[in-house]
Amino acid sequence: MRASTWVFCIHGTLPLMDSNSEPANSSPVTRFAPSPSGHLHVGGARTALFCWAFAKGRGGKFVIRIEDTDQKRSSDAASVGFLKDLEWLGIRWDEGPVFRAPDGSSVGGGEHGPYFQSERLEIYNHHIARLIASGNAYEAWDSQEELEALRKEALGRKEAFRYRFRGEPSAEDRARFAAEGRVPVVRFRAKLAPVTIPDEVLGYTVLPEGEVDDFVIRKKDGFPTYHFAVVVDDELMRVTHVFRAQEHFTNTAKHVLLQDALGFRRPVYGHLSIIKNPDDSKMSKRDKDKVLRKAVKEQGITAPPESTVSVEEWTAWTASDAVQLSLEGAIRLADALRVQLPEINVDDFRRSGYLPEVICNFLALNGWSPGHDVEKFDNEFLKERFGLDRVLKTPAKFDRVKLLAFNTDAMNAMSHEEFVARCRAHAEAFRPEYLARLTPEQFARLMTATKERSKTLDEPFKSNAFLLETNESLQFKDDKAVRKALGIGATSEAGAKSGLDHLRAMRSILEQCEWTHDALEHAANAYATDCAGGKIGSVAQPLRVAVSGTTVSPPIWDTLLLVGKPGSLRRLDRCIEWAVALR
RNA sequence: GGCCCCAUCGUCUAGCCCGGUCUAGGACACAUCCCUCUCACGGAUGGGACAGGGGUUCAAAUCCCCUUGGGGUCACCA
Repeated sequence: MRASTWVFCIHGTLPLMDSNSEPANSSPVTRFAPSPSGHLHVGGARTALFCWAFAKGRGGKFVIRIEDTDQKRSSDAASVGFLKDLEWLGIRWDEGPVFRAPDGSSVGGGEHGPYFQSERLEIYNHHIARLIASGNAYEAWDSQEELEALRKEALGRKEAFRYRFRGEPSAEDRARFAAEGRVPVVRFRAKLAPVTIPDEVLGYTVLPEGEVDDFVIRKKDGFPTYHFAVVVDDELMRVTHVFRAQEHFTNTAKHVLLQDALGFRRPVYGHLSIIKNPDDSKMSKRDKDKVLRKAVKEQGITAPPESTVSVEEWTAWTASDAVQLSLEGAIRLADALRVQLPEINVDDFRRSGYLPEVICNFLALNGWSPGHDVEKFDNEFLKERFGLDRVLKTPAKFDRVKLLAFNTDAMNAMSHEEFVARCRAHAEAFRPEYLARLTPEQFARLMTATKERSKTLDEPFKSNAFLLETNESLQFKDDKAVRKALGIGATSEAGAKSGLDHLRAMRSILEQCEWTHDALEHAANAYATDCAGGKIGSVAQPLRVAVSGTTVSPPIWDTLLLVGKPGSLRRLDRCIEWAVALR
């Protein structure tokens, strides 16, 4: 009878609804079940990695399911953008949304779909009907206001609010609800008994009787709540092991109760600790906004800087802390404000030039370790060794400095060919301007000049922005180090040549010099021996300032080759001019 | 606040389950030195932790209890 009030109806019996028709399978099935998102958070990445490693190391399957039962959250095309991040990390799924990988192969699919919960409503309704029929669930008509009042009352008694069955509505009530256009939710009638939360990481713990209330399993809009959908889908998708964030630990009691009422099997649970920021706060997407808000405040900025974000976006953003800037806008604003956005999502780290294998390695080390002081390993190793018995219960702080060190080691271990290939791929994706500006010879030179000092794939580009400047647009940085190199403002010892003097002298030497690494080095060394007391540094540094604008660049001979002879001479002239005007 | 979970160098962690082999090991970071045309890389050396208090025991980082601190949860979010 109440079925008539349902928003969604059952159309026959789906084969998927038979859950116990298959013999127990010994190989495990794990799943990663995020809500829709365009970006994969590092915490989520670690959960996915562990799920993947556990299943794949035991001949099982790894499933991805999209938990999009909240209609308020957008579910546009970008909703599964995070899939590309998973694929990039080397985490591939056996079942789930279909995804075309860059290499042309296809990931996903499977016979237990659909893998979007929003497409599974009739399945959920079928099982909700079973629960109602067996007396394990009921419709509840309370309005938000009524619930709020109840909650306040409980708060007044200093108690946590627990919803309990409030009796069948009378005929008059029912008529009034209908007149008001009220739509009921469905609540689960929680068994009044202690509930054991099974957890292979934290250990089994008993929740006292009454802790679990009659929670909602179907919302007013006809969508199931997370608790209900997750239990049904884990059963139907044959999930044997559930590894998820620790915030779900207490929720597990609800899931266990639901499984019992539904006659479902119980997967093995393992709750993973959260990953925190160095300052102990929870790592979140908001962290980027926080950095920007702080910078805006500190710099006293009251209007959006040119070509960063629109006035509308700016106004909305400054008006409320709850509003977050678009990723693109945030990046442009950070550039304008000269602040570094913290990397939070997997694609942030990708953009910064981190290696996917290093991210996986490092992520795995946050909350798990293979023991025996081993800490460098790949996903194959993880797959072989990963087990719940060595998962840590304590939350880890995400240490970007150590991540960088790991990345540096991996970069150093690369062959030159691999380094070039991966840097090129990185540039194609994130630094196209370098590819456009540099000739193949220059690019090759940049690679040899930067390989041993690069900590990330982005470093050859990020650290050498002077290559993008024209000979006329290059700005010389006026700071202490530059002044020291050129001898500006310093009282030099009697007879000693300043950096500027060396620059003038080198100008004519370089003009005569063959533009090769060896010839340049010989010419400069000869000059340094004669005129700089053999100190090549006092010649190289002024040259570096002249061609790169700062005191930091790749080895000076490589830098000169990179800039080229005409360019170098022109930059020298401009630098001399600039320095003379400064003193 | 109720309920639940957790606790080793600054950080990630090994050791803890099965007490002695731990004057607690590794890695990152830090400090000093070496290398050096800048920045890096690299090499050497060094400081640095069992949250506190009670037990149990011949013996406790390891087992038990309390305190303190941290986290999670208490939604028609997931």
